[in-house]
Amino acid sequence: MTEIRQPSPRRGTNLPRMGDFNLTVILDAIRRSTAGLSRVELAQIVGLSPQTISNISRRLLDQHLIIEAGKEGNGPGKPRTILQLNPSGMYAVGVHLDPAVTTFVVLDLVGAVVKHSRINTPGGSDPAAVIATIAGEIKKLVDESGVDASKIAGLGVAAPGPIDLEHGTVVAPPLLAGWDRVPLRDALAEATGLSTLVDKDVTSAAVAETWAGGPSGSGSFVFMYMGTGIGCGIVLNDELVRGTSGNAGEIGHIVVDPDGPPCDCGLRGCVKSSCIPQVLVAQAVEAGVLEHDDAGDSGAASAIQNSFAKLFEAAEAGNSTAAEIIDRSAVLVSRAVAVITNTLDVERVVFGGPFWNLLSERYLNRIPELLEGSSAARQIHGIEVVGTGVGEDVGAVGAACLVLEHTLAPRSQRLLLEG
Amino acid sequence: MTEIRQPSPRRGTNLPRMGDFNLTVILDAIRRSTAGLSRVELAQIVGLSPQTISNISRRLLDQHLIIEAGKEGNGPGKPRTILQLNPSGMYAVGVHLDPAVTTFVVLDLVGAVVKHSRINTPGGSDPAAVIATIAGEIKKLVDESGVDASKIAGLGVAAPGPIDLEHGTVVAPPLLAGWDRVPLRDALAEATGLSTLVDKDVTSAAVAETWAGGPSGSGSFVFMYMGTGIGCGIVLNDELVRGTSGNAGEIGHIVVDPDGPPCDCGLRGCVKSSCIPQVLVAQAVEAGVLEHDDAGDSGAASAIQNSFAKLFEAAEAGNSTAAEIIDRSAVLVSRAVAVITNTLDVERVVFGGPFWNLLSERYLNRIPELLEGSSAARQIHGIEVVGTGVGEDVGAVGAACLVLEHTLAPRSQRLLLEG
DNA sequence: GTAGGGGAATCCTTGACTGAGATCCGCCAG
DNA sequence: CTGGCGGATCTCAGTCAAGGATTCCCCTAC
Repeated sequence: MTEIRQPSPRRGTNLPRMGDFNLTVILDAIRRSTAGLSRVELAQIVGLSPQTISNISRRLLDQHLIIEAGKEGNGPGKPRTILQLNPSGMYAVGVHLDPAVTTFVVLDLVGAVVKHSRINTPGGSDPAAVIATIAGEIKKLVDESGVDASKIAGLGVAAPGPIDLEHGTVVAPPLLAGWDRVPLRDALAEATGLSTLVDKDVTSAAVAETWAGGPSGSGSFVFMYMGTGIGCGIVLNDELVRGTSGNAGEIGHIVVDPDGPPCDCGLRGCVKSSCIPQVLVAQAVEAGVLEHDDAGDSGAASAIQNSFAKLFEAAEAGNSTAAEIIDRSAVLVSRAVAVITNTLDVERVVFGGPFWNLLSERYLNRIPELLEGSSAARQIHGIEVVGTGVGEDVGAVGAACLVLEHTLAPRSQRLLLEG
Repeated sequence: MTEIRQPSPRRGTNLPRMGDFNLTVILDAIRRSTAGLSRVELAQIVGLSPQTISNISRRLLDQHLIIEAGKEGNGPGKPRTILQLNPSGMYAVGVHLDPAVTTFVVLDLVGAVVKHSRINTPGGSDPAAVIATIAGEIKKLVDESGVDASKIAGLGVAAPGPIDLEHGTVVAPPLLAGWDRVPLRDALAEATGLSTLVDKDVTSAAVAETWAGGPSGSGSFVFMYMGTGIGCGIVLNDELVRGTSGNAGEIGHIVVDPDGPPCDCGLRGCVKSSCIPQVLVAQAVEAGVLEHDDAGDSGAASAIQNSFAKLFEAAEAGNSTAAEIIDRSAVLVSRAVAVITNTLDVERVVFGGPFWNLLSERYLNRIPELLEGSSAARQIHGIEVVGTGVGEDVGAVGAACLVLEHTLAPRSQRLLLEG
């Protein structure tokens, strides 16, 4: 399709934008430091003058986003006052809308989970009812958490793709019948009264890493989301890559095994058809490692999870066939990762997602070496491979982080004037 | 390899940066308009006040980067004075260092070629001698072009990858013996006295598209460089993606044909082993479409080019086997493109490079449809597929555009304070 | 001549930068 | 134990520079 798209012109910037941006830069520096920073250290790090740091610090203190947390003086002279994030300065609500379970979290400013809950995603094909249920659960969660409602910056929703970022809709997700182009963002915003953001689950996970993942969440990296499917979130130079419509990170049809099983796309050995949990479980059943009990049927998410866990137990117990299936999947996944890292030349790959706990040990043993071997830039720099520190609620945590990121992260977009 | 990389902290911004940035924004808006813009139009487009536009216009006029080009008044009132780029306001020199030929261009501010020349890349394994030859050729070219030396902003060099952007070196290019980690940037800067930038050839081509490619060079797109190999340049939201070390765009080992020939990476049917010109020519020879004359031997670049052209002549003349080989390569290339566009969710794919002239008709007939079918976001937006307007010198033109882009493009990086 | 739009001069606001002063603490001598 | 000294941190005024708002002048069409 060759449609005409009028170029969205570059916008200028002005003083207030600059001030706001510098504020977020300083907040970001404090956030990324483990134990807080003094004003002098901040001046060195962000390159602004000490006075500017002082002024902005005051604004941040007034907004209760940071606090003065003691002093640190080892030498002579006035000790430095340490500035730290005030965890209770702001909160965000996150919802991970998954076909099987819907997870809710309330996050504080440092990215810690204040309260979380989980419900089975209501079935049926009536999105309006589901949205009402979700809104009710959010209200309940916020009430129980005891958080001051005025300090809640907003609501983030992580949904399975594809989505339409501009309109805040989910577009025909495979496992949610009747959800074609439901205006999820606007409906939830109205039902909860919170300003709402919708994004893809894998994108949200990557944002969780930048916000709550520590040092591995900075710079340029790819977040490999190991869930029911495999997707990735992309962060380049500390800024998220969402794509034109918010659908970046669709890697399910990268061919990783020329000898693999046929895929619905017409090729063979795609990621989607050769290394997602459902396929590995099926392989295990066929090889006789797992019973053909509840695993093979409709493929309910929890059943897959159970069978997948059993596969790893078998491998742990010494079943070499099970180990082989898993290790082979590591090889395949590493090939997909290599395609992405070679295309984008990132410095790090972060693994995470609901199934990562099971995979981590074996994958981290094998993938770094495999990746090194197929990296186009291996003569210039290595590629760090790590597992995320954010736990299994990464989808919902990431959803809440969408709000924090949108409100407080130093995005260069923030500098530009709006249309 | 899991190395520790200290996070490069976010920097703040200040007033002078802001002023410079707004200047580049305005210049960019004028550049992207086909027939120039008035101050009032500029104010609407970039969002700044008319007075700021006026002030910045004055600065640009003082620097002779823009000129007032007549008036336009159809209704009542004072007619608008049209501001246009002054082509002779700035120049840049570009060199495309290819294993076979080295191309030189002098570019003016609008991206038009003022003067160009071409030499066979000196053989032998003495980079110093080659660099001296190049520097001499640059000097000659600049002299002959009659351009005021003080108006030359710098020298851009497009080199085959991999490169080390930080050090400005080329790292072991496959076809340039003895060129391991040669400090190309510094050597040429010293030899010519010009401030010098080095980048990958495919990246340069993408920059050429943003600077001289018209409307198809804006927004987010992937530039598919069809040369001796196939690589891509990536532009997201009007900013180039270079990657950590400048090596983004290595897509040679994306598997596009599970039934394809084995590749040195251990898989089968990679881009590199199934759809580059050399492979298509070999297929044609095997199928009896082409003679096994000079094509099959050492694979000299010019020989490949000749044979490749003959293949297209045959197809044009009605040889169905030749047409099949070419059309099949379009299918394979479209698969690689689909992997990239699904990963990055861009709005456009731009094809170009030395072999594009031959490919364009058949590829443009087939690839849009193929891509549409395998696009993950096809329900949200289509993907524009176009050929570049920049001609066969795209490597050298892009190299020169590297300088213009670095000097004049509104990169958000420009706003941030330096370390 | 009048109306209406474009462009420039002037003043204002705001943000960061510069230099001087106040604050705080450890150290050392009496 | 106490008070002065020194060093580093932080803050207070003043300056600079950029964009914003208002006003005025100029130009053209009717």
